[in-house]
Amino acid sequence: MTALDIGEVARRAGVSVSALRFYEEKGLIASVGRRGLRRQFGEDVLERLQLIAAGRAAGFTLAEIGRMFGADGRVSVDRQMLEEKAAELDEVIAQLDVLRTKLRHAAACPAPSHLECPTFRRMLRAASRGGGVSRSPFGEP
Amino acid sequence: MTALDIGEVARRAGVSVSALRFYEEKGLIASVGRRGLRRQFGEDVLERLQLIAAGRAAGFTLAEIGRMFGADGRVSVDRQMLEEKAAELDEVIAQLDVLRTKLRHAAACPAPSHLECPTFRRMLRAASRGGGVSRSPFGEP
DNA sequence: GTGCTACCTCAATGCGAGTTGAGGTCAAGG
DNA sequence: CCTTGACCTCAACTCGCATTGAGGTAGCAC
Repeated sequence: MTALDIGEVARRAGVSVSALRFYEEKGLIASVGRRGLRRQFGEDVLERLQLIAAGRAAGFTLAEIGRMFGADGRVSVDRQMLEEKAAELDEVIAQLDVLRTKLRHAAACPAPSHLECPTFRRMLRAASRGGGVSRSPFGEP
Repeated sequence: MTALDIGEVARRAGVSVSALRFYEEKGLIASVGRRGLRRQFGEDVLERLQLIAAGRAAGFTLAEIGRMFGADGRVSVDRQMLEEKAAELDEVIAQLDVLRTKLRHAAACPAPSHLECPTFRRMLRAASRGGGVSRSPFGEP
């Protein structure tokens, strides 16, 4: 397995070196060892970083993301918990899908001002009721 | 025009009183004056707060949202900006779908490591077809 | 062996988005 | 009159997520 220096991982994943060390410290990723002082990462860390980015963009905290999968690549043994997380993810995805649709509507809306557009107004009402996506769907830390 | 106490605005908008003061300080909302010490808000602030909530749900920062309101208080949401956010959501949703697939599989699969499981690999490929995302799906770091 | 560069640790700092707490003001009601 | 409750200011604090800086090291190129 090709081992990657932290800088290489950073470059390939579009994540800063300091963020990678931070993620390792938090147990979200793991190096496969050291070469001298230098951490060496397996290529699989790149996929993991994509998942972390996705989770973050969806409003999950790093702690929550960390609870979905351990740093070692093996997911927790608690299958029921995993299924629960997946179900929560279903909900988040559905919410984001709705939001996306509405954004796209608003972007395409021909009304001179968004506030005059019924679609836009509906979206505002929905956003302020549902509370929004960034409200964490997971339990507290 | 009916003037609202901050507590009333908070109750009606589902936003905390402290957040309202914070938003005022940041120039995202404005009171119409004071009655004694008390800020008085016009009812139009409620619409404004809906807009703020929607923006937050879509991943805009308060500063970005502030920039959407012109200096005169006029709302000018850039349609291109909305389309860009929608496109970002496309990517986020696709990646979350991958994450969900991973979790669900891990919950169901008896294989010791899911990298060894051909079923899983097939699912992953199907879920992530269309190209990988290597950067943060949201804007500038 | 000297330099260069990319790495290392650890502590401090910054930012976004608020919340909390101390101490104060006002209007209404008992 | 006195209390209660809703508001006020201002500063400090929290939390998540990193970045920055100081001081140190490994390995390669010359």
